[in-house]
Amino acid sequence: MATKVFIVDDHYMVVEGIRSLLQNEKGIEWTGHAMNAASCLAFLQRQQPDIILMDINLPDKSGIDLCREVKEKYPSVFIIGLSTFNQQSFIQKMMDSGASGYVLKNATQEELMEAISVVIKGKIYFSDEASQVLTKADVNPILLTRREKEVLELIAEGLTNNEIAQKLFVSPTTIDTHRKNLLAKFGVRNTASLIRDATKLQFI
Amino acid sequence: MATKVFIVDDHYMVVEGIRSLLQNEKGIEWTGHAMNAASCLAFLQRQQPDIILMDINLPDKSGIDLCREVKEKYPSVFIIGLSTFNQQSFIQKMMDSGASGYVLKNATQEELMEAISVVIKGKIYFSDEASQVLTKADVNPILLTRREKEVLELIAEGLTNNEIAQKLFVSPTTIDTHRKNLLAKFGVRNTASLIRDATKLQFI
DNA sequence: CGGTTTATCCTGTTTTTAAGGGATTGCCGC
DNA sequence: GCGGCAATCCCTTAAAAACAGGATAAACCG
Repeated sequence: MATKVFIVDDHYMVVEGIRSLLQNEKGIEWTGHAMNAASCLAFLQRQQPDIILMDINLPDKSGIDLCREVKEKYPSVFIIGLSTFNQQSFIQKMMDSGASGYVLKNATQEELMEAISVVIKGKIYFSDEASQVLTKADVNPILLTRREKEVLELIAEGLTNNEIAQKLFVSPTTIDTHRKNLLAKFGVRNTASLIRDATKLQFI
Repeated sequence: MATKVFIVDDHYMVVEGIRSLLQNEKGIEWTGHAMNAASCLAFLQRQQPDIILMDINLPDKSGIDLCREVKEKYPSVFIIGLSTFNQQSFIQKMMDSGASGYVLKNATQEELMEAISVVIKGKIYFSDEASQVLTKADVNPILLTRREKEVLELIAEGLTNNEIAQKLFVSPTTIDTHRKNLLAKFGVRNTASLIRDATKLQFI
């Protein structure tokens, strides 16, 4: 029985590229594509593919959220993340949300086919580059607590410690401590480079 | 005579997508593709296509730089920018570097064909979305002076006013004024949101 | 030429952060 | 039950940045 594959990606050229890569494969049945999260969910109500290739950047919702939602409603559908970015936190979040694999958009036909065949067996697949990124990331991961992330975002919004404290119903000194810890975790000296690094590492 | 088209993009799936979109078009001759700037330049030494579809994000060099270089050496080759981002400054820089058009990767086959046929005549083509972005950007452009950009980058590096002043051989109060002007131009209250907005708008 | 922009510099005051030092509570896993 | 971590809170001092309201010389441009 052929493996039913569905694509969610807002870039027409990528959809065409994948279709062209898969069209001559015998074990693959192309069931269609969606350009956004909403039409993906609508499609799933009618029929479920075996595998969804899912972009991380969608116009209406992040692929990470869509991934979680799909896995909740249809646990038997396997999801392979698809992205141009080989960014540690993205890959990690995608896997945390229930994805079974991750492939970069510069993958070859062979890699894509291998990913599909591995994932359909219930195993996990990483593209070489993605796993390189992950292992590199493990050497020096910046792990923030929920509260720290919250504070970090409010700092980026331009709020002062006092304003953040009011918003979160805590003392300004608490925010000061969180700030202190954020600077330490990122290994920077001040807010400017904190925000810059946090942005580059996709925390904001 | 068929229009010779060449692609520069490091994402295999996108290359495949474009190839598949163009392969049945009679007026188009696919002359090949490159995954990076270096092999693009190597190809051009042997033969010149009529049109290059060029990604903005390449592994070894930015598409903007490659665009400039190609136009210097081979002025008769038309270049169409290709990107997932519809980011004002990217589009602007690409056009400033000699590109004749700009197409987003979610373009349809029709759009792509229209872009090629318009550009080959020596005219300029913008995809609908790209031109929307440009006109929107014109309403509220943030124009920084050379000095302001310089200071902005040093702020993002985490330097204090005094350190920046030393580095640029000016008074700390001068840096303070530049900072004041940067905050005003971005319409923000402090460094944190300055860096955040500057990053989002690709100034850093 | 004359206006505009750019870059430079100044004197203040007030607010906000950074950097040190601690302390307490509650929760989780071993 | 104990160690570790997360989250909370406090103090002090010095540095840095924001805010206000200026001025001047040079370069750029129509």
